[in-house]
Amino acid sequence: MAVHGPAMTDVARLAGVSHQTVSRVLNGHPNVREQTRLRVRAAIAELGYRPNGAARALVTGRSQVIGVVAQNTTLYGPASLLAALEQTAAEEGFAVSVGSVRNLDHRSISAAVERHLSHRVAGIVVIAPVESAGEALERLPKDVPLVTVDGDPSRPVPLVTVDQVAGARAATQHLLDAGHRTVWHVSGPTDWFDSVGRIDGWRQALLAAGLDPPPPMPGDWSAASGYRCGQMLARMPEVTAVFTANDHLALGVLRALHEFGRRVPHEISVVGFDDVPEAAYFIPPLTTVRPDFDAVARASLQMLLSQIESGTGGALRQTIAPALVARESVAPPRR
Amino acid sequence: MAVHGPAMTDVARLAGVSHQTVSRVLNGHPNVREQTRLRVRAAIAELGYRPNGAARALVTGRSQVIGVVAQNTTLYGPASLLAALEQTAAEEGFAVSVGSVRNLDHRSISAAVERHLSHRVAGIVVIAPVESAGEALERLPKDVPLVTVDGDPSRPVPLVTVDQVAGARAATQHLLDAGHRTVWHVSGPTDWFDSVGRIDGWRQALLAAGLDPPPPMPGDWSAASGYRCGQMLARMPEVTAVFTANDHLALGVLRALHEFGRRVPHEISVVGFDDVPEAAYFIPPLTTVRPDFDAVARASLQMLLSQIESGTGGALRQTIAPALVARESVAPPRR
DNA sequence: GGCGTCTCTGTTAACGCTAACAAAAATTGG
DNA sequence: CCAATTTTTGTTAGCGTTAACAGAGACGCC
Repeated sequence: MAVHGPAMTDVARLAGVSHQTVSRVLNGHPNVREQTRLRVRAAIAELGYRPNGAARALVTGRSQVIGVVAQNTTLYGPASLLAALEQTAAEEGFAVSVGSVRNLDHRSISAAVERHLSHRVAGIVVIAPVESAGEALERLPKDVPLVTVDGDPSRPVPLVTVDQVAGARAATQHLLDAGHRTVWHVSGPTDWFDSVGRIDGWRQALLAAGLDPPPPMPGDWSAASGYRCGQMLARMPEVTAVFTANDHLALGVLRALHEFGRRVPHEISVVGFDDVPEAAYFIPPLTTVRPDFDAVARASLQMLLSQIESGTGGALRQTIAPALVARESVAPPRR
Repeated sequence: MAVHGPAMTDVARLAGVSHQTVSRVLNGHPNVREQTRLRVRAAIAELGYRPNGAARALVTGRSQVIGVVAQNTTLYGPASLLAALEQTAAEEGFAVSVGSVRNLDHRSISAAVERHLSHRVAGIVVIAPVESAGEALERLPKDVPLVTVDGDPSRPVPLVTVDQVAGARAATQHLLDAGHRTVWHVSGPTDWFDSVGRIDGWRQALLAAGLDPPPPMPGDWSAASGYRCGQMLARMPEVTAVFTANDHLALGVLRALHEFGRRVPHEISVVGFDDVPEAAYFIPPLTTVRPDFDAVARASLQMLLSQIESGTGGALRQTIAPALVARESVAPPRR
């Protein structure tokens, strides 16, 4: 099938120039007479010519495609990030190829990266929030532009990350400022750096206030696990403030508290993380921390492009500060 | 940068064969001696050779990439669909390139498709839930394999779609079966086919029961718009049952009803659509309709692949039936 | 034992583009 | 107005792969 479209030579013939001149026009080469340029443009338009990316990639050794490796692109965070990356990349003239993986283990990541490499992507963004992903990245060819997002801060790889620690600290501090004597935490899976960072920030805030952090309750990002933790929290009369590692956990907690008749925020205050669009419509509206996914996407793409252009594989690092969004799920404790 | 990796000829030299034999091994051509095959395999492994997709795409005229055009990949539906497509495609050895667009107007869609075509994708999946997208698709080159998802049922383009009508009918019928005298509807944006289908199904169920459908209240998929509609519904004492076009609208409605002290499901029953993972943790747990995104992805990919292989551009059509998920947000009306 | 047939392997020519160089045309300066 | 320069255009040679064909053995059969 596929009656192949016109090629550069067809355009050249129609415009009465050599194919190389067409190439020059296409690539914005300076030394082309204005009149020629227009003639070529007209021919391109008339034929509906579309440059062949494969041929270009073959000869330049590099396509205008950026590969993204991510795990669960259904989760709000990854999905937002992916969408933002795609937008930003498109503005720079790059397409985005997704290689999502079921598990973030060494083998899966490597396989996904391999797939991208075999397509000769210009660079790769790995959304690598867990430990095992880091290992995979260490064995990667060093000559491929690479940026990790929300990955391991301790590895010598270019990294863009939401400042989880600062966000969690702000959330916890917000609760302390409201007058709470301590803050409990429902965490994400502990093999995610995001979780670790948020636990850290929460702990830091408590320690700075001279408080002894209670044991964090481990969740798995899902509302279901939040619900389970919430059932336990509801039974503990001393609990007046909870910080959850994301908004969906918070939703589960809210639901459990509601079921147990513990009113939010009158008896217990809750703060989430992510600011999913629905958070403002939880019962009650959820105070949360909003990471700026657009900023993360912009930063990582910029970092990647500078690697692509310069050819140097610097180990930069950039941190995006999140913002606290205060809503009605926080109030002073009853005395 | 990028010390280019080994090429086929390097493998050939090491294995002591011609590059063509390497190509044959790679493509699983039958007439290769077992011994030779092994030698080539060994050489490939030793050099860490990776076939160059660009070169292959150039000569075959077709890459192992499928382009997906979608609008808002942050929404739960599109995100799930995209993830499922990616998974399925990966199993078939295809990569997925995303071309998300800000608006689903004619120009944006065409531009996204153009981008994909210039990369010589093997086929294109367009998640085209609005009218204007259909127009764009009509002007597309006919020789490129194309499948639309949740698009216009009236256009002669291969289409896979969730059976919105059946889902909405089931939701509405479920409420009628519970004893409600009528069912109100908070719809999605009326230029989405999904919305239109859901309105249709709702209306059909009411008409079949000999009821006069009340005017649907237009939302925009967001919890915010659901909240606004919910505020109105809360003030109408005759309302006992509401079907919303998605779960986020339902969340907004639930919140508004809660604020007005109208208890769900005791005073008002609510049914949503989508079964987002959090729906089971709304207050109360939301009865909803679950579309099978995996099935949609599988069907569309299969349809696309058969077009790619056969070369024929048939105008098939496939409908995926959604399932009602009963939870606690529905109860008989108080009398 | 020679000849057709099959199986395996090699050779050559594209695919459509860019890079490097070569040639032609236009421009400048004396 | 001619040589020296600069600008513009053309020519050629790959990039790494597959496809088409050609050649070399191995094998069977009369």
